[in-house]
Amino acid sequence: MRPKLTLKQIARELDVSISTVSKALKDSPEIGEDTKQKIKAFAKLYNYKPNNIALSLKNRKTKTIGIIIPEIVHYFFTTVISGVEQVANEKGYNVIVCLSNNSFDREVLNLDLLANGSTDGFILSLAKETMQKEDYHHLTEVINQGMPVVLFDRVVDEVHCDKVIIDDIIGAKKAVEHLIETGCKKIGILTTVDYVSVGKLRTRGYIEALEENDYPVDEDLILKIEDMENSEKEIGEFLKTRDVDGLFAVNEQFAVSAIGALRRQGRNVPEDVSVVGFTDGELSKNFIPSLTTVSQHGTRMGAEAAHLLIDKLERKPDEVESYKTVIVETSLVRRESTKN
Amino acid sequence: MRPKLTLKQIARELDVSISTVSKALKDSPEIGEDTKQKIKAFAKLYNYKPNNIALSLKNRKTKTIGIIIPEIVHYFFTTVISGVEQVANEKGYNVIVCLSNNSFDREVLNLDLLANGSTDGFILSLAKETMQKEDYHHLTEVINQGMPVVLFDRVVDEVHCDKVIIDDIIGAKKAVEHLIETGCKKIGILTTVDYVSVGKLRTRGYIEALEENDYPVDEDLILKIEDMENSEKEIGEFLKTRDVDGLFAVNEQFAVSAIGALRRQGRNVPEDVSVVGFTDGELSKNFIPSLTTVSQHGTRMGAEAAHLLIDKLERKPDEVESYKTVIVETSLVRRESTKN
DNA sequence: TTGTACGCGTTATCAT
DNA sequence: ATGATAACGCGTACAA
Repeated sequence: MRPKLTLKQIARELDVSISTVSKALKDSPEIGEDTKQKIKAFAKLYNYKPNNIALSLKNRKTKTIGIIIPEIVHYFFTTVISGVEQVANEKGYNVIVCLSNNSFDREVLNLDLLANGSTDGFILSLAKETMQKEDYHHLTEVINQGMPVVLFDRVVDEVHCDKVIIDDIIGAKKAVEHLIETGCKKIGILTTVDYVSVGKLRTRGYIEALEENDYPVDEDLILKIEDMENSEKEIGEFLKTRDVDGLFAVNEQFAVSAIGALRRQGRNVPEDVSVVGFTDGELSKNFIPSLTTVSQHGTRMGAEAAHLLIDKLERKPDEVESYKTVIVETSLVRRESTKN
Repeated sequence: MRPKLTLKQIARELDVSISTVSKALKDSPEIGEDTKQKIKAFAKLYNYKPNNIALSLKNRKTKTIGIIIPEIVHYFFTTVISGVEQVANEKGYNVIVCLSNNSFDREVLNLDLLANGSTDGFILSLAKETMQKEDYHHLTEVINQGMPVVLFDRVVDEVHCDKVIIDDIIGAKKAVEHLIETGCKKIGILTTVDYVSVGKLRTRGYIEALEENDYPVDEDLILKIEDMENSEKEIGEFLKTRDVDGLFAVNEQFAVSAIGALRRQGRNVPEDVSVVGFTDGELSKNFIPSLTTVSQHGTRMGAEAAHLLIDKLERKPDEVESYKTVIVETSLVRRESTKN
């Protein structure tokens, strides 16, 4: 076992000073050609690589980006990570991923941890619990210390920073309009409780689309699901007594649960009921029937977030402070779960 | 904007020396009670947190674990990450995730990068390209420098380190035996080309199960898929001319593709053909029919890997070197895609 | 009880 | 052309 090589060791080995080695490796003109060659050869031979930690300490930047997300076993978030990673790598940044598990405490913990020197900035989607508590002091604090933060997907007005969101309302409208265009008359929605901002917005889009098309808004066709664990059962119960011919689900999970329930009740998709989901994941693509969905373009969101963050990081601190909100467009992907 | 607080600033502010502050904050008995209180109060007020980078440099350890995986948009890998993260956090470790995108170069790049001070050790699953090239010098080098590495899932004998794998052969046998028990007579397999070790092993399990039950092994019922992009088409073609009543797919994707193809050909699952998959993901659970699969317990694998790594990290370097291979048991999850 | 000095690995500035 | 020194932020052995 041969431990990592440092400048000091090279210097001792070659009987020169540390700074000579440093300069030689950086091809400084100050150093004589012959010693330069000698040092370079030695370094290459023993595969010298500068220590990132020492560089970070010296430069006061780490060239790494911290991502904190509520959960990782979730298609959408993985696509976002993937997008961030791509851009980050291009620009020479590293990515640290931490999970909040939707817990406020873990979000604070991870943020604090990474904020103490480990990262130059954050890309973050709020934990569910954080949004319930409406406590964002950990974020404002980090921002106050001069670390750039980019919020995505689950964002909140109270935190002043760059944001990347999708046009939830417009996306939802696209979905519902598609149902209307393909002939649905009674359109229901499977959504989440209102404190989940995306649920709320998508519900708003649903209502707006109905209103704009002179469809009545029937509260009885709106199911707000609190408990993800029991969503399947709840959806089954709901559908049993609802005579809908169109259904908009605010996520993939709800959509497939609905299709399963409908089928068990002898109703066919899309013949009897058309279903549109939100989030375009593996499930949507491979389900039978494959799901018509509003695609969120997570990769693009991640890429946007990374760009925003890196822009901030590489801008001089004295430049004017301003926060952008980038809206990534959704698009409707038509598949088999709706007619036509 | 108030920049991060350092010991130096506290010292200056309170007109004491840096080390006094340091000691006071660590509750050292050397420091007088009153100054200690004063310093602590100040630190708490302005929310002092020590800089991790400086600590890493000093202690020559980072308390972070690097995970390098081939892709993140993949249910299995996310469960592994989740498992690693849980254990790591319990033990006070951080997790950095990097992606190789199945590229050898990116794997080497990320490994080198993280190896230079950013992490104390690695948990890694080999990129497909790396296994094709059979070039593992980057790993052996890192190991030689004294950094512990734990390989999981896609492992290889050539690299000497701890490993976490599943009993692919036994898992595959469980799947095939289940098909046999439920009355299947002609059992096919949808697998990958042999250089993907898991594909190879699962194929072996399939063959062993058949042989042990005195079923003939018919090469014509074995489909080795190279190109994941076109797997759907390939599987359709294959099934068109194969009169099987049981099918073992080495992953979720192949399983659902097969079911889709069968259905299009007018064959029902499980009435005409029973299908068993491998890897228990969202798709398996939610598909209709839901998939009988061999569950890989990714979370447990991640947890095991993290334990192995942290054990190595916290052991004294002079202790005997030995490498363990932990085999995480698979289990068959019976659902609707097989009979009974 | 408090402060000084040193080292972690690196680079930049200033001497020689 | 080469080397010594300081600094990044922290902890600690040792000196005062």
